[in-house]
Amino acid sequence: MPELPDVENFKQYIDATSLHHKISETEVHNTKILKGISKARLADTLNGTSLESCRRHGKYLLIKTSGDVWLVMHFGMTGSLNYAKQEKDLPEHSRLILNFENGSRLAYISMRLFGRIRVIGSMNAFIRQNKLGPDAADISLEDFEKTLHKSRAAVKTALMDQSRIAGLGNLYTDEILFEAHIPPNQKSQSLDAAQIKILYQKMEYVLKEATRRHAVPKNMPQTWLLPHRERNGRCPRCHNPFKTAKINGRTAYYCSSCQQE
DNA sequence: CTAGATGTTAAGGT
DNA sequence: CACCTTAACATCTA
Repeated sequence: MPELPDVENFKQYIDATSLHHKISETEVHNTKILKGISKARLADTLNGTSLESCRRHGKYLLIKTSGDVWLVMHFGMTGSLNYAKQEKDLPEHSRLILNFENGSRLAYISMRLFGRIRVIGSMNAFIRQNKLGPDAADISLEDFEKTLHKSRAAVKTALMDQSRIAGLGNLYTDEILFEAHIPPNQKSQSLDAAQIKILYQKMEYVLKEATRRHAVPKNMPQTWLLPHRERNGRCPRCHNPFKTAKINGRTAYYCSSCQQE
């Protein structure tokens, strides 16, 4: 799941459910998800504090605690959150559970254990240290153009490079390029100003609409690529079968007739 | 049964 | 240095 629209939904979910409850107990069911902190230290850090506010940068969720540190979550390829008021059954693969004093709890779920949780002191330092570029939902057209023209790689590769632009992954770059009628393997540098502008506008549109639709690919408009992004899927515009290509180590889906240089 | 899956990181090569 | 490919991670599903 977790590209920018998914993580933005997680942010809204935390805001709606989990702020300002005192944490009574922190459970870690698999320490593989912890980065740079032990189970015991994490519990020490969180117990007795509460989550106060929540921000997102790229695919990272950063939650400020009353203990004046940030709890940082990354969701890997399969990750989500689940909040429940009562003693409900924990979802499969719950790896971190924050139990709140009021009886509710927040579970961090990571099936494949690719997600990571850490504690940091400063959000800006974290972004710097991890070399994250500006957030895709926040970058200016000028910076967008600059960063794409600096890259000699394919435009899909440049868009997915978290140090250039943070938040786009394999699925949404496919969608954005489809909407912009640009083939994924076109060189980023070769895009002219008009194409860059269209790409930028499509990026804004796709991210906003996908977030609004809760980041479920199958629930995106039927005119989009995503609901048809599967083997034997066909372009909703021209009905040609989608092509695939390995770009940046990932499978790109695109329409060779609608997306041409 | 096998291959591939929304992500990141490391290693090695051009 | 910029970029590419491959592999690894752990688990599930088509």
